[in-house]
Amino acid sequence: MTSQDLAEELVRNTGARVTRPRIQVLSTLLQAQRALTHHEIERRLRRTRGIDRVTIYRVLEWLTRKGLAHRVVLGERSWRFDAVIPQRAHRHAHFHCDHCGTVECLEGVKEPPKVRLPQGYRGDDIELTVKGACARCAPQRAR
Amino acid sequence: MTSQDLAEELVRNTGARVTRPRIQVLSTLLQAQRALTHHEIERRLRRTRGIDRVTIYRVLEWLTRKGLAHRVVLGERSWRFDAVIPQRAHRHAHFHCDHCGTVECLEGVKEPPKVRLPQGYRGDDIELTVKGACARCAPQRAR
DNA sequence: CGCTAAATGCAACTGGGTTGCATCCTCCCG
DNA sequence: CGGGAGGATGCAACCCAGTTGCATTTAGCG
Repeated sequence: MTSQDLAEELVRNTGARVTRPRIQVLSTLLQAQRALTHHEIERRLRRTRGIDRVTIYRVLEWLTRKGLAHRVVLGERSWRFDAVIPQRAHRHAHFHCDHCGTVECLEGVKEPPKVRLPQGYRGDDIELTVKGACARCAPQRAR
Repeated sequence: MTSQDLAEELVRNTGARVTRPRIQVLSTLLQAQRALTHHEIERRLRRTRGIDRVTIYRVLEWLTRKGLAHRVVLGERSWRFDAVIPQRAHRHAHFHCDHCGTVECLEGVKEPPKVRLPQGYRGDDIELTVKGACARCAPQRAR
């Protein structure tokens, strides 16, 4: 099954309209296997079909609301998004290379620590980001 | 010891120049006891003395490089900063209320989970953010 | 097929953060 | 204690990720 087909199915399952921008954007995220910035998504789509900047922003927001994408927040100026396949969803952390700026999903993360919240607080989500240097960058930069 | 005096001492200990903006900004962070946005800092300083927007940005960047402040990244458009007192430094997580947007430091966090990094990667820092609703907001909003 | 509400495209805008450069001020050295 | 040098500041202009308003298109229903 191509990521295109998978994307279409996932969009269809939400019950909302199945449109080309939604499929294309989700498909791009599925192919990437890592978190992409809006800019990266735009570049990849530009190559194939012209989809408006604003539409991409709106689709990403919609995907996030529907739980099909996850907004990843790092120390950059921009946000990143990665695809979430509902059945295979699992909590994972992200790795951010301070040197080359790439972001990757980290597998093999144990359950995050039970953080004790003050009385009356409700925790809905936990974000865990490791920052450092990736394999390509670590050797060159002693830190 | 006032936060003003403490700020001055901390700045002096870096060996770099002791200037009014550096002391004022750090002092503001020390007083706040929570992570502030640039805008919040600016407002608090405006009340007392006029320090330029850009200078605040540069001081914050400098404080972060010197390890006297910590840049906290959340899902907002802007960044937040909190003061770090070297001797008392301790790893702590942050709580972000999705409803009212305030950010607080969470105490009592165990050592974060040992995340297994791929071969050749180097982890320098871990950021842990819990998102949810704070005590003031949780009751009103069922989620 | 035709309608309607939802989604898209386009243009203009917002605002957090940055850059370039002239001026100021800390602090070192005599 | 009085320069002098260069690091820090202030100001103006800028950049760019993300947003808003509105006219146009289109998915999907009857």
